[in-house]
Amino acid sequence: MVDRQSKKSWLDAALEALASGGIDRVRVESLAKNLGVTKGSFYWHFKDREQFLDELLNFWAEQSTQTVIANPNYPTDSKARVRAVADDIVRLDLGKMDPHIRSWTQYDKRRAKVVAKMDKMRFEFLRDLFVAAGFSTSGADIRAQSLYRYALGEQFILVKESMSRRLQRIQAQVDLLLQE
Amino acid sequence: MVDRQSKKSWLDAALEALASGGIDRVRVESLAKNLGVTKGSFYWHFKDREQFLDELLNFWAEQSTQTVIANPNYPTDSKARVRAVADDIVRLDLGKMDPHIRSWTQYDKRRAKVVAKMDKMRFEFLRDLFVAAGFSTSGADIRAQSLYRYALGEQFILVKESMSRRLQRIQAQVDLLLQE
DNA sequence: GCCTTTCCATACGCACACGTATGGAAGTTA
DNA sequence: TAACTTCCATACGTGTGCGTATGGAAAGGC
Repeated sequence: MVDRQSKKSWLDAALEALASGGIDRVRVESLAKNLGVTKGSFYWHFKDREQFLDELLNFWAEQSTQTVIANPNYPTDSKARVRAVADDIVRLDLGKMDPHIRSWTQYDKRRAKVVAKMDKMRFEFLRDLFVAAGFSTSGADIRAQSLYRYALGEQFILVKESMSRRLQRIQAQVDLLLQE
Repeated sequence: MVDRQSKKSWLDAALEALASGGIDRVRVESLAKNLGVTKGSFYWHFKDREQFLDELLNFWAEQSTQTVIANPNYPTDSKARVRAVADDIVRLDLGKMDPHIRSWTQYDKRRAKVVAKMDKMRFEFLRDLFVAAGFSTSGADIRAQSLYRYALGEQFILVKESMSRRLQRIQAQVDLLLQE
């Protein structure tokens, strides 16, 4: 009980560090300083940094899954639902952690599998939206892949635009995907 | 006759290291080992690692620019040219370095500007293709942004597919963008 | 009130990597 | 050939970050 809480506080701190500067800023002693403890605590809760990073990745995956898919109140109209999801992707900055996660895990086959699983889940979520919108399996597939790549790419573009413009863009993209 | 190193040989080695494992593997002593020299050479050619990394980023930007835009023999038909470029993006793995570059520079405002400039150049290159294909300024704009995000996202997807499938996908995306 | 468990502090050893100081080899110029 | 430049090796100091060993405080069970 107390155990879990403390573990979680380390993982929360790690996610924050990850978001702010990539995996390279996830350092034991640095996190300890932020938490106001020493690394004595860390090595009581975790075996070593490697195992901690494994838990961090799973922690991110779980949180991510909750956030993306478990959103309750989307429109009932299937096409409007696609638009609402696309809107959320940009506005809620879903995937803001993705650049850091991906740059980190890309060189690590074992960890890449976790991310690949996330890709698969998110894709299937999007694909089902398009299926519900009346597209064939292959048509929904293509469109979901396109939208997912668009959303991923959006996070990596370093030419930053206003939120309204970004929303406008992804809606234009959705318009393209929903027509025909 | 000992191998004399040039700035370029260091930068080449650095690019290779960057591609294989991200900026974290671009280490002075590690590169020296690969080159068969000691870091005495490094610190003769470069002031320090920071300045070296600056040069590396510019080096990448120049090479990248050459590769993407200076390709001579694309089809004359404007729509076929869009398809040929899209094909090259996937097949030549243009942007395979991008994940590493972006994960590295995202936390560094000064360096992010270099990447933002690349984004701008590439986008304008794509936009001009769509303009040439007969789209309005805003229509070409939307389509180029979509295609560029798609191409970027493609590099980060960790669910790997066969080359033929990837080519098929981006062509389907181009079909969407070229219609109407 | 004692003892065990839980949790963290302190202190240390170690490895890696940056940067510097200095000497020296190989080639170049005078 | 002597002086000079170019390029690199060697050796060292330093900082940082991982992991471990050990002691101790706090909390709850007996």
